[in-house]
Amino acid sequence: MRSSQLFGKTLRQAPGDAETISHQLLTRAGFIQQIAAGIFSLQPLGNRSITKIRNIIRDEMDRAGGQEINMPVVQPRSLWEESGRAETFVPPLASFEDRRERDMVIAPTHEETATAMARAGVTSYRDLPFTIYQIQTKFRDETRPRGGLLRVREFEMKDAYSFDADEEGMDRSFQAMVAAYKRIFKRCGLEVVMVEADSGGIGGKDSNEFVLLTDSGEDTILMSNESDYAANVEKASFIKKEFPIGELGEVEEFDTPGIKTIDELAKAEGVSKSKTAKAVFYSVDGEIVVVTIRGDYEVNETKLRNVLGGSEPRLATPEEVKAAGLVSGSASAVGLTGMKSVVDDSITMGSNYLAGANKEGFHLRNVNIDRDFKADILADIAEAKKGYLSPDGKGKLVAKRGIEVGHVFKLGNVYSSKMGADFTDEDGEQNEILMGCYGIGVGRMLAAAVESNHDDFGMVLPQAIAPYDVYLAGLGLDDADIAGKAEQLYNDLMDAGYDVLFDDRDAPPGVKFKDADLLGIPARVVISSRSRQNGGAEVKARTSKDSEIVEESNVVEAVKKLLG
RNA sequence: CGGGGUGUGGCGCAGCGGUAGCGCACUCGCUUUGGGAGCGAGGGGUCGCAGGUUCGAUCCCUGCCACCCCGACCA
Repeated sequence: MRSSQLFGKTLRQAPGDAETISHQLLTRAGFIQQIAAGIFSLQPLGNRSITKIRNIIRDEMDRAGGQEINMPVVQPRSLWEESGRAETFVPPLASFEDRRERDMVIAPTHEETATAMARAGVTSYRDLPFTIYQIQTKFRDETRPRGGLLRVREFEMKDAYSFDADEEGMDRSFQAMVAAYKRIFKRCGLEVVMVEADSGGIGGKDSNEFVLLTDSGEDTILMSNESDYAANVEKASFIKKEFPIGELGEVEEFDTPGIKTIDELAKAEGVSKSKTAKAVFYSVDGEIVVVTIRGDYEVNETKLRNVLGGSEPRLATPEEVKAAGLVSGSASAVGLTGMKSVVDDSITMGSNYLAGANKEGFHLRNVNIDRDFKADILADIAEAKKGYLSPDGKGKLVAKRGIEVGHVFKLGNVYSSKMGADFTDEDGEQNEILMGCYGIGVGRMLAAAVESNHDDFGMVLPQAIAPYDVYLAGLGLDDADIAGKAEQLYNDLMDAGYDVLFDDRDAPPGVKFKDADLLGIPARVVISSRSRQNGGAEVKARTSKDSEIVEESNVVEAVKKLLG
């Protein structure tokens, strides 16, 4: 491609509303153009990068035995009523009425459609297993798109769905996808780690996220410093401190004027926060739930949601707390009736806690679970933090930031049971198909790649996803001699199989160098009268400061050495 | 959805009760050619939209819309 013919101009300054570095650079470099909040067009350069990513994904999906299909973006709402997600997926699900007044949705993901496909196409265990995938547009009406391509409303996703007859098969299909994902990210030149994750609105038991670690990421990842344990903070567990359980003391009330917080209470009594039982009140489906956790830990609301069966907990407002007859600052589960009690298992790892007396200005000593208050649900609902012990017993947790670029789920029968996707097994019995689903955000991958690969001058793209391999800058092309040599190099490099962007514009050298850097093309070749005086052309990697002079006939060889 | 901010040529910004300006970009000419060139001459904007106040509104008032950021939520 010749720069003189390339559509899209580079910008010296990024639009004022682009704050994220990838948003700024992708816009300045002419990769993307914003149309509305969270809605973007890809210009030629951006589209080339995306195409390269897409091709790598497709290649690896096929290699892992996936079969490419295509499912509709617009679907009847009834399909979503079958799965129950018409109600639960509400905020991101965009819908409209067609001219016959039928309710339609714009697909934010395709579990329902994929299940419908399997339901129609599978009758026997002989039809299983198989994995289908597509690379296609999704629309999610996010309440808050942000960061350029990082969180958008319309986006391209590779989504795959596996169908198996039994657990072992499902695990095998899952592992095949995990392996494919690892190859995909590696081939794209991205350092992506797999972490345990919460499955959120998709459902199912196990799920893993693929996260590109970068400080600008919006997810927090906790990793062991001694093992390969890694999990999203939403999911991460840890080994809680245990204290010997002595003889249970008598509950006694004592005066605590003005004490409202666990910190104040522990300080006033001269004990560690782990000797206190903290009560937190949540509003869940209109009911107040009391959550008790040891004072040295915090509640993880995602874990809480999961133990509550998926209902969304929200911290109760002061008014709700008051209306329930609770005394904030001196509250506990002791003596409370008529409300659900959730207790973190840390409470069982100690005894004789200080807790609220449910009376203004008073607390209790020697409060113990079971004897003094009950737990309707006893589970791990504590938030892991850096410095805590890794759950595998090896090392401590460290915190990192990352961008989720892929997510894999073991769905099991979540969709097949609701939607009646069955098959007949060897014994003639009807069974539900076991599913997995696997997503990669294609555009987000590009944005994430830029977030983690840039410098003060622009993007530094891995070759696999750069729009071009080589930036060929001809300087002083009004000299027919130079122009001829530049054309020659252009052709030689293309003949060698490289994607070449030939900067043939009538522009000063500085402009060409700046653009080469901004675009992040991995190799740069310069041909000019000066380079020729020095013995040929200059070859330079985007990542290096220095260039190398090579004879014109050796340029392809030198580029090969640089890029492979 | 709560809080905050911003809307003025393609991009970045200034301006201000009297119908708009700067830098970059763009067009033409000449000169230039190793890190976003110089000089000269040009083109391009119903100042987000709608009402209101005023002799007169880009500017003041009201409403709306859009976009960005923080939070809530979310692959």
